[in-house]
Amino acid sequence: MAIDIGERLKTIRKMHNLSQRELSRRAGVTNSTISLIEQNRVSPSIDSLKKVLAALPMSLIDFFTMDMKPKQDSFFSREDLVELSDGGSSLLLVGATRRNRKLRVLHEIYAPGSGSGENMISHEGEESGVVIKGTIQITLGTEVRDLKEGEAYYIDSLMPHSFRNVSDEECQIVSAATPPNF
Amino acid sequence: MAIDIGERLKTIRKMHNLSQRELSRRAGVTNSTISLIEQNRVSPSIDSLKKVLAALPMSLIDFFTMDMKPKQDSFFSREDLVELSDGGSSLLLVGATRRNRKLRVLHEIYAPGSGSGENMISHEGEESGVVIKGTIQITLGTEVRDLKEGEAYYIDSLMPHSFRNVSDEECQIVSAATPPNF
DNA sequence: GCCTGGTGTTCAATATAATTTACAAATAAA
DNA sequence: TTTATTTGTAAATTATATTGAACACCAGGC
Repeated sequence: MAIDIGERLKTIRKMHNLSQRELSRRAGVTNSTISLIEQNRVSPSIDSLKKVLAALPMSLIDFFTMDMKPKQDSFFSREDLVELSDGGSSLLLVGATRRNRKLRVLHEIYAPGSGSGENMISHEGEESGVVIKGTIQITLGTEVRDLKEGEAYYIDSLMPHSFRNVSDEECQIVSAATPPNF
Repeated sequence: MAIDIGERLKTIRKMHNLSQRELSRRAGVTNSTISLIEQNRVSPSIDSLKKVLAALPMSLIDFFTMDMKPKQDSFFSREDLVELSDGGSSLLLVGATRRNRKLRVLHEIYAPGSGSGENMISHEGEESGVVIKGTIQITLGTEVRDLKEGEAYYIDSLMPHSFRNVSDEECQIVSAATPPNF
């Protein structure tokens, strides 16, 4: 089961909503190069592949390591959460239906108008979070969604994503990133 | 800190004690290709790199993922083992001084004359074991070592290795492989 | 000494990847 | 509709990776 480099690149490019020309412009190669690679009509040099991936941005390691997982749920309502007991505390588990989870949880606070930055983030791994106060606007690929208190997300970090608090009150979320350190 | 493909390939090739010509013959490319790649005078095509790595054998993923760790101890005497208590049982931890361990332990039995096969094994990850009965001969790169009852090993799986029971009595070892499943 | 077989490197010729330029289909605006 | 823009693809050219055949070097045997 050799990896299909062309199809893989095409998938990643579309995740970023980039055309062959736009990606080639950012990568410093020609659109023909992208086209030929995606059709598997050439075996790109490491140089070229590295240039293309750097424009996404993505490392060679991530490119070869990433496994194309079947699409799973990205958003969860409160009733989709599973409650775990942990000593005296109680944890709400997000994405319990997803297999092979490997996450670490964080607590983040967003002031009104703040966000995760201009550009979308994309990297190998998984990322999840819960809104515990206020409202957060999440952009996932082309999909934009407002999550309110008690709602949650669970996405593949490869899908470009960004956060922004477009409301006028403070927003807090509990987020998790892979790989887990506890 | 871009990865030095040439140097990396050279290192792996030498771990297998292969000449450029021998590797090129197995990979189905010419010795010149190997030479130029190792000198970073060309950027190999994915096709070529894949062919070369397949002859080791090694996957593209492992090639780009592997981190060149500083050399650590490969062999341990009995007094180098750390004893762990686990309920009613007692575990002897091998390579306690090594950081970021991630192992799974097994129990293997070797009849006289048997071994792990002709060719040396090489893959990303770590591997460790303890001799609990008899004597095992371990070949690690060019180094050959006889381990007796109570002695142990902890090696990078990337370093080509093989086991063989050259004695006339049964040999048992407790081995461990990465990644861990418990 | 002179051989023989091994090593890694270099260079001209060849095979292939990347570019340049062009084309046709789809989309949007006038 | 017509015009302009953007999309992905294709052919010819250019650039580069790979090959094939040398080369110099080294170790061991005669």
